Amino acid sequence: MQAKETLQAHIAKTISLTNEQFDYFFSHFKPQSFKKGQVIIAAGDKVDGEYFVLDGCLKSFYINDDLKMFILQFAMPTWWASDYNALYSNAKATINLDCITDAEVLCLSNDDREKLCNEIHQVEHFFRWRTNKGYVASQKRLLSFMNNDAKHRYEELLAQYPALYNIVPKHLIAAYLGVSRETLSRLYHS
Amino acid sequence: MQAKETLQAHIAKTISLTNEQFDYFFSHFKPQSFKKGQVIIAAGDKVDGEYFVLDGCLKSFYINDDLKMFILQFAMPTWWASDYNALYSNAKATINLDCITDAEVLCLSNDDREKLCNEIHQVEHFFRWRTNKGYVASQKRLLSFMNNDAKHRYEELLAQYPALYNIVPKHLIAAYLGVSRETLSRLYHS
DNA sequence: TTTCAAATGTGATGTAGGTCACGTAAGTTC
DNA sequence: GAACTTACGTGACCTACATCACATTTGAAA
Repeated sequence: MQAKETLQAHIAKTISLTNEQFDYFFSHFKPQSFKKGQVIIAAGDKVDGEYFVLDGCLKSFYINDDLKMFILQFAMPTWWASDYNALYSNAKATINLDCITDAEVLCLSNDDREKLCNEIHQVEHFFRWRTNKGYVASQKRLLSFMNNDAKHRYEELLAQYPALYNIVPKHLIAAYLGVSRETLSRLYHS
Repeated sequence: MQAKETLQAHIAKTISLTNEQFDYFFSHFKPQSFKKGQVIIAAGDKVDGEYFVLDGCLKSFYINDDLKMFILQFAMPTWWASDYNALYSNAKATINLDCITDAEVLCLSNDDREKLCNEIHQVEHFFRWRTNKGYVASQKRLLSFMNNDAKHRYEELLAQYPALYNIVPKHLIAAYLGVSRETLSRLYHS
């Protein structure tokens, strides 16, 4: 599927725009191609926009003072990713975003999103619902963190995103689950 | 401050409504009073709306199969609380909401919020930003969970909400931090 | 095809925090 | 004020997981 159709199908799940409106909406997105390992946002950068994934897999992650990596999100096709804290508050990035595989994305700048939200009520509705869902998912993950042990969280993750198992190296899965790669290795060899 | 002015001041931080618009907006909120310990939403309930806190302190929490409590949020004045997963997807509550102290709240039903968002573009903007901020805060808490030990998280919490220390019993603080009450007790006696 | 780096497996050992058990203190209710 | 309940403190012990060290496998690059 082409970029435009992919985004249109995604949007159409939440709102209905006329073709004219959608063309206008779409005209604000910049297609970008990245190679495996390429960095899209690095901590310290000014964050210019957010990214809608068409193809491939991104990860957003935090690196602490001990250089330990914590993965916030794996972004698969039709997912959105950015450093939203930095983006919304116009601050420097504290979160990194890079490519686990080669990737095709559409980039939407913060200014353009706000402009579009302002011009087209339905678009604001779309972005409200996108964040609503993200918020609920984030709370669920937090609860799972407090409630469940690593093995449980591992099985939960694979049940929800079986595709990850083949695409993503195990040490990144560990960094998402918040356990060491050694512990993760022991978990599924028993 | 009266209920109306409190909500108006809160809203005005994000959007500007005419007095007429705000009166209309406000007319959809139902004032409710609760006593300390009273339950607002219990797991299994149908969730009818969300709650804007005027006075007092609520907690939203999950109880697992072992009857262990995990606190998602302490809701102080001008905070919003509900079981948003249930509310947005019209499902039965899995999260509980009750009163740590006597409380005054304004209740807004899901239907009315959606109606208001639809009728007044600015209102949709307000709720988009409210969730945006909630999402970012939730991600930060998740990161803190993965990154920091209990002592660090305890100090972080008190630095951010010093008021909690006096209002909220320690075992609830522990349930927010995701540690046992015994461990929390040992943390601040050393 | 060789070479090097990244990813993974696995043993030994350390530790933060859980659980259990029991105590005291402080509010609540009658 | 007595009787209860709820909050809090603290010792003894246990467990999930981290860390370190090193071996092995896989994959990319040259």
